[in-house]
Amino acid sequence: MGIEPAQRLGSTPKPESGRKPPLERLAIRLQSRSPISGEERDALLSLPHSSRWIARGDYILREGDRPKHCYLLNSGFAYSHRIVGRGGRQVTGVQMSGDFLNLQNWLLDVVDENVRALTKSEVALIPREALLDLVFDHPAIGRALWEDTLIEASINREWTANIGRRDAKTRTAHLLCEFALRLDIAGLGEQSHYELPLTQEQLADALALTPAHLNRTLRALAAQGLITRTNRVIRIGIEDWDNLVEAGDFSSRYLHIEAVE
Amino acid sequence: MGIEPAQRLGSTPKPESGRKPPLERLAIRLQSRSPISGEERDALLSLPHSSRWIARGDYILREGDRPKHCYLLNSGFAYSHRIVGRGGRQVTGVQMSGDFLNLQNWLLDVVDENVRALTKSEVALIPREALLDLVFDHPAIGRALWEDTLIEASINREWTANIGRRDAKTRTAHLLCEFALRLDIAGLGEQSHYELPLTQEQLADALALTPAHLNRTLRALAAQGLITRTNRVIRIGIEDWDNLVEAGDFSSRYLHIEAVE
DNA sequence: CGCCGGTTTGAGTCCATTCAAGAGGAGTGG
DNA sequence: CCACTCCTCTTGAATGGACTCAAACCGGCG
Repeated sequence: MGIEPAQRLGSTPKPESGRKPPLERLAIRLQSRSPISGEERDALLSLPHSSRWIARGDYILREGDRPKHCYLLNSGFAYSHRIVGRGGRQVTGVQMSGDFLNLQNWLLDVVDENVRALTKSEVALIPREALLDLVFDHPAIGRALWEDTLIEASINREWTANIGRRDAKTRTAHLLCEFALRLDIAGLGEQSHYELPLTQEQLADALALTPAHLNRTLRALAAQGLITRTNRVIRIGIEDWDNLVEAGDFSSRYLHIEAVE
Repeated sequence: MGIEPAQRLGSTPKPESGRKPPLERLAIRLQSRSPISGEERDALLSLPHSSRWIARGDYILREGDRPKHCYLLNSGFAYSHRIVGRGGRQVTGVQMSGDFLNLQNWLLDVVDENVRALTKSEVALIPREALLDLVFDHPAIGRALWEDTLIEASINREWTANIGRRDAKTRTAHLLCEFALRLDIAGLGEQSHYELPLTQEQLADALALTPAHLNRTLRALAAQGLITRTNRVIRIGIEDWDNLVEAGDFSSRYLHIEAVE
C-alpha cells in the first residue's frame, strides 16, 4: 500500500513547463505511455485547428452545448463541474495542459458539464471529424486517446470514493497527493512542491466541502506538519510524503502510472 | 429541466429480458445507438469466448488483478466498488446484462476496483487481444464501444455530483430515477416498476449513506407518496414520476439517451 | 490609499452517523 | 410441515462532523 517516496517520479526527465505549440504537449503525453511512430506523430501534429485564448474564470463549454470541435487545453488549467438544483456546484475534474476538455464530444453530441478556465488558458479547437479520421487512420493514436479516457474515468471513480467514504482531512490529503503526482507527471510542478491553481472555494467544490471547513482542514494538515502553505503553493517535505500518503489513504494505483522505459 | 413522462421510453419496443446467447445482448445494445453492418455484427458475435457462472456475492474481479480477458456480463447484475482505509466501501457502478465489467482492461493492465455479482450471473470471458483486433478491424464497433465508455464516465461524474452535493433524500430519489431509466432502456424492467437487485446495505454504499439512514430515507420517500416498495420492488406511479424527478433534481441528460430511430 | 476577491475565524445548528437491539422473512434441515 | 438460523430490514437515542451565517482580516493591485 502507498507508493514509494519521491525518486520514482522525480527522476523522470520531464518536458519543460510553459507554453508549447498547440498539439505538441498532447503528442508528448500520448507518446509517454505507448509508442507512436513518427508518421503518426506527424499526422497528429498536422491536425487542423484554431487557437483561442480564454481569460481566467471564463466558460469554455457549457452543459447542453453541441460543439463542432474538440477542445484541447494547450496551456493553463481548467475545471469541469456540474450544477445541482439548490445552487450547489460539484467540480468533477481538473484539466491541465495537454488534456482534452471534451474528448467525449468526439462521439457524443451534447456536452454534459460546464468547463471553465482556472487560469488564463489557450485552447486548440479541433474539428470533430478531423479527430475521427485521425483515430481511424492511426490506430495507435486512437488507442492512446482511448487509454486516456479510461484513466480519466478511473480518476473520476476515485473521486466518488474519496468524497463518499473519506472524512474531510483524509479526503483533502488524498487530493493533494493526486495533484502532486499528476502535476509532476505532466511536468507542471514537483511532487514535493507545486502551485495549486484553485481557490479554496473551488477546491472545496472539488472535495464536496464548504470553503470554511476546507480552510480549517488545510490548516489542520499544516498544523500536523504534513504540508506547508504559502499562498497557493503547497509544499510537501520529502520526509513528509509518506505521512501525507498515509493520512490521505492514498495509493497511486488508480492513476495507472505506467513505468516509462 | 427534467424529462418528459413515460411515453418516450415506454413506447420503445424492447428486447425481452431473460437469458440470451453470450454476445447477443451486447450486439443489441451497441446497435441501438449507432448502426452496425451485418458483417460487423457477425464479427462481434463470433468473438472467441468462454462462459462462466458466478454465484451471488462472489468476486468476479479484484483490484490489482491483471486479467487476460475482458469480462462481459451476459445475465444478472454486478457492482464495482472500492475499499477505503478505515474499512468503508464505495460502490462506483452497477452493471447489468450486456455491460462490460472491465472494458478498461482491454487497454489497461491492472484492475482498479473490485467487481462482485449482485445476483447469480453469467459472464463471458473474451481474450483481450481478440477484442483489440475486432475494434481495429471494425471501426463502427470500436466507436460504439468507446461511446459506451464515455457514457459510463458521464454517469460516474453524475454520481460524484450526486454524492457530493445533494442531501440524502434528493440523492436517493436521483439514483432511483437513474435505475428506472437504465433498466427500462436495457429491457430489464419498467420505468414505473422494477426490481432493485441491491440490498439496502449495498444501495447505501452506492449513495454514500449508512444503511440506517438510507432506510429512513426510503421510508420518507414512500411516505411522501413518491414510490411504493414491496420487498425490493420499486413502483413509481405514472403520475408520480414527475414528482420523483423533481425531488431527485434529476435530468436524464447525463445518460446520453439518443432518440433511436 | 482604498478597493476587492480571497482567506480566516467564531458560535450555533443540523443532518447523518454510531451503536445497539428488535422484527421480519426466506431458506434449510429435521 | 415446523423449527431454526441467518440475513436483511427497521427503529431508537445519543453523538458528532460538517454546515450555516457572519464578520473580520489580509494582500495584491489599480
